[in-house]
Amino acid sequence: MLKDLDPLLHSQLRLGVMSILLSVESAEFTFLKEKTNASAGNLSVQLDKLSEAGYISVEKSFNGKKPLTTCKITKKGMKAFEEYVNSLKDYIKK
Amino acid sequence: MLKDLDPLLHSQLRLGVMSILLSVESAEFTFLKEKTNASAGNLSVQLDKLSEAGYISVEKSFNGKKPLTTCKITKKGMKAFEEYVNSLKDYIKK
DNA sequence: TAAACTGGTTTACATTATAAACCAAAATAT
DNA sequence: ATATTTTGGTTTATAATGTAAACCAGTTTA
Repeated sequence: MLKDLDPLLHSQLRLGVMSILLSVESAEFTFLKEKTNASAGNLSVQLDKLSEAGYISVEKSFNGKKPLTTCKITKKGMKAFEEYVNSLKDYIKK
Repeated sequence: MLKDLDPLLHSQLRLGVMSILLSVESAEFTFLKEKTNASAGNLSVQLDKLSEAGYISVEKSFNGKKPLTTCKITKKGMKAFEEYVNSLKDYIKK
């Protein structure tokens, strides 16, 4: 029987963000925006959701005088991602 | 840059249906319902969408006197599935 | 000092998913 | 015979989700 796919990760933008965060130490809002090609509004909303789920941590600081939002994946996020990929494999293996 | 994921396939239920249809000659509505654990209503709607996209063909006939809905994946559906999997790999590879 | 840009957030709307209600015919129970 | 339930779905209403547009505070540029 096919396993359920974590609905928080089964979203193109959120999955993209998680995928990027897995490959870097941390990423700034603008970097994620550029890489994912998302609008700022959409990215902001989806980062909140990932953050509330505890899949990423979001730190707000300042770069000189400009606001700076920095994101990192958490242990919980990594685990959820791995589980998602595992479940997904049942769907996409030929 | 991450590729877009075909929104028609990026849905748990529709992806599940396609996955199943890839592994069988054809499948009846009730079989798909059982395998995917979906409600009949939801399955009906999603089969329509896949059918309208030309990803599956749906044939309505009778099994004796009972209605019988039989689904098959199409060439177009197979190709779309392959492309989806390819795009997805960029997201889920470590 | 006004205009435009940066780095976002909030809010309203469109799309999507899902469940509940429904339907026709058939099988079963009364 | 005739209710009652079951089968095999479809239609419709609502809930959840995604996304874009509007907005905001502060900064730089003209």
